[in-house]
Amino acid sequence: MPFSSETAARHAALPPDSSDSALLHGLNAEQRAAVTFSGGHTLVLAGAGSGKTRVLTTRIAWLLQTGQVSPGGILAVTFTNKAAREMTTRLSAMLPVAVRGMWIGTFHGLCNRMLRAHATAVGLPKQFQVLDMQDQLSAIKRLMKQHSIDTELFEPKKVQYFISGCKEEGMRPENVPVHDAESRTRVELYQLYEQQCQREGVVDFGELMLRSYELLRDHPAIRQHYQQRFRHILVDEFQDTNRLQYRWLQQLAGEWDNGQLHTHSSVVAVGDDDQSIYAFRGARVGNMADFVRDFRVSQPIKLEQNYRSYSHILDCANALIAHNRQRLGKNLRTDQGAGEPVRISEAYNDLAEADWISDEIRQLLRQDGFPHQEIAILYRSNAQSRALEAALLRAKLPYRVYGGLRFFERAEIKHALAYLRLLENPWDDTSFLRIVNFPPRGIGARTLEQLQDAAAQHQQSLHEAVAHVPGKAGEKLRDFTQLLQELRQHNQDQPLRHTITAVLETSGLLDHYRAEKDGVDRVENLEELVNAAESFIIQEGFAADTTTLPIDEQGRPLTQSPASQGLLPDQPLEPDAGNMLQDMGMGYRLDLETGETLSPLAAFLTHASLEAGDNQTQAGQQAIQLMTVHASKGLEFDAVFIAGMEEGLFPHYNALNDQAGLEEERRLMYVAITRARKRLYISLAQQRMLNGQIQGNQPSRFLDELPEGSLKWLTPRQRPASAGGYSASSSRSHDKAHAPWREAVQAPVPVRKSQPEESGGLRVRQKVFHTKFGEGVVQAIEGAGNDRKARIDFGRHGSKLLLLSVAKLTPVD
DNA sequence: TGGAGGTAATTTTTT
DNA sequence: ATTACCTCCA
Repeated sequence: MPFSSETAARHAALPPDSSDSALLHGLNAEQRAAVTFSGGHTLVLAGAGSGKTRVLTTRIAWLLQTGQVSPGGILAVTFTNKAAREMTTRLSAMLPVAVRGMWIGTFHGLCNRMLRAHATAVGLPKQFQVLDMQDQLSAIKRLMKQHSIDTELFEPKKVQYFISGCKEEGMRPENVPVHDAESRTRVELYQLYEQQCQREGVVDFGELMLRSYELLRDHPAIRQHYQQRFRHILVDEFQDTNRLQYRWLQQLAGEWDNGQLHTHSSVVAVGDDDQSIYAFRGARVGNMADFVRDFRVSQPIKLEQNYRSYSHILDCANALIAHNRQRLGKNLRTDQGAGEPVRISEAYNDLAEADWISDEIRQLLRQDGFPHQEIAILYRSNAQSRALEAALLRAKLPYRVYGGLRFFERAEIKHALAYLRLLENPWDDTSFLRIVNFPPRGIGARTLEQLQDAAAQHQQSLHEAVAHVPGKAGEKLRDFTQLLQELRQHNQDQPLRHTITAVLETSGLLDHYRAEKDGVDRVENLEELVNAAESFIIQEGFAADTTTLPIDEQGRPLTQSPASQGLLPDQPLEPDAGNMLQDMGMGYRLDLETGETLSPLAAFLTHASLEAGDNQTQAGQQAIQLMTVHASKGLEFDAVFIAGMEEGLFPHYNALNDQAGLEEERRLMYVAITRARKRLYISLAQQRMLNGQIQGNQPSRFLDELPEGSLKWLTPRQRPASAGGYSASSSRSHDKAHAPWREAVQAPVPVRKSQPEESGGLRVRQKVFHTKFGEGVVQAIEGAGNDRKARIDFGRHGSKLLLLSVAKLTPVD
């Protein structure tokens, strides 16, 4: 009955005259084109600072406002929870009505949601749990141990990487090509791992994606249900999608026949190939070109107007990125003035560099009145933060470093979660092993070996196998399972807050940390866990438990199987508070097929895996922001410092060899530059401490790719490395006398010169030939006299430290 | 069982 | 320089 009004609704609300909507005010022509695009699919090439998020959210609001789609017909995919949250927040600020029924989330979050709804169809238990990377690794280690696989030959980390890689390529074990004994073992491991996960009722991140893809691929009815439901699909950061994610989108977009897409839906992919910096973890920029071809995009929309930076900064970005060959092509422009030129400073070493930065920051704060949190220091690798932090500390400047452990990754939190998981799912052996002896209860390695043997022998989970362990050891194990059993029983249908509190107390976790001398923080974190659970419950609408009836995504009773449902009719949206809260949820509550609701605990545990929490809550607002360039993507600051502009650091050694790697480094630099609104500073050091060794570095080639007219060198400019044979000594001694590093408080650095010219014919980055290892590239030279060594990367043979007085090396070229 | 001491590795990272 | 991880011993 309710389904017939749908067509009427869509015809009634005609795409109106685009000019009269308040939503479109203040948008430029390109943005407007992207927002109001209709008729098929398009790719939006959104340059840095071009208002991408605004376009995405405005488009959704526009589609809804003009009645082209009901909330249930929207699917918006992002990569990070942060981005998804931002989209949701902005959208609800834009729309007078609640955003109920829309699917906005990360790829993995949405896959999770889909798998929950079709748990039976994909062969997963309803309360399946999600492994994060830590869990996955320990599961793999356990598996390898059980099968006595040499962890020297097969490093667990690499096995993990291999398995994740396979899944990202959409390959099950049977699809992975086998060449030799080694690859066969790896595939067998993959297979065993899958069996183990299935047995334990857990899935890893890759599995969420892959299984969700297979669900769509193998179940036409379900696939078509979603195809009909999601009339408008929007994808953020499209340049970061991997192969599997692309195929997942293809399944949702419509039916494919001979490479031809048949669909009524519209896909808008938004991305920037120049900001593709995640190839190393499987991102395929090529998906952009594929999208244009497969989805018949006639004319990608380019957002080239930048609203962020002054033009000197933008000129640098444009000039730099123009050196890349693999580009779709795009040039940012701005209406803002030229601004200050980009300042570049070369220091004697990393400590002097850090001091220079903190001096400049002091000026920015005092003279220019920049707020602390509007100043960022970006670097290529985390190791660089040490010297910077030390300098800021000395200068008494408050700072905040991004990228430490996140809340749900902290050991004490993982321990507490492991208890909770075992309440929900006793077969979860990873969690079992994590806490069986934590806090210590006298269950040692010996006992656990016995237990694991028994489990293997009886084909049982650890908690079942406890029954087979004899003697005192067995009793201790049974005490442990007894403890869990009691917790489980006493907390049946209790509010989550109670359950967690009970677990923390009864398990002895709290007591354990209370007794520890440095346990205060951990106790606080555990208490915070209770709060986190509480706000999750409210957010997801578990608190206002209005219904346990099977309902669909829009809150209506579910009377038909999903397959038979079409797009649901528009429904007046009541903007009451209770619904608003539910609207924000990720739909943890129901199984579409059975109508069963997921327990709040199981939902919370999934949430904990899927969203590891903020990188850091501390430090307040008044702090300088320190982070890697990768972490800075998507952010912007009034003033940005890019530290360590040296060959080998930025671009990084490991990328110097191949063109693709170098281009990714260049894109990384492009991202760094485009973070800055008003001021940009770039610094480099002639020497720096790296891995406990002092290393000499040359200025980065990227410096030569910036336009002179937009730069202001604060220290004498070195002759470009590419011009060959630069005179190190003259400019360096000069530099020494003028650079502001002089007051650096530091032990005099024993300058072991490792200049290219003086290394017995060997230089960093030089190609050499070794009789045994073949061709390699010199990465670093260290030591002196007979002890002189070179670290050389031999590619397939790995990186070796060779004694130059012994090694038979021939320079190549 | 747990602490001490030795060894090897150290780009970037979200879900 | 730092740190994670592992072996060995009390």
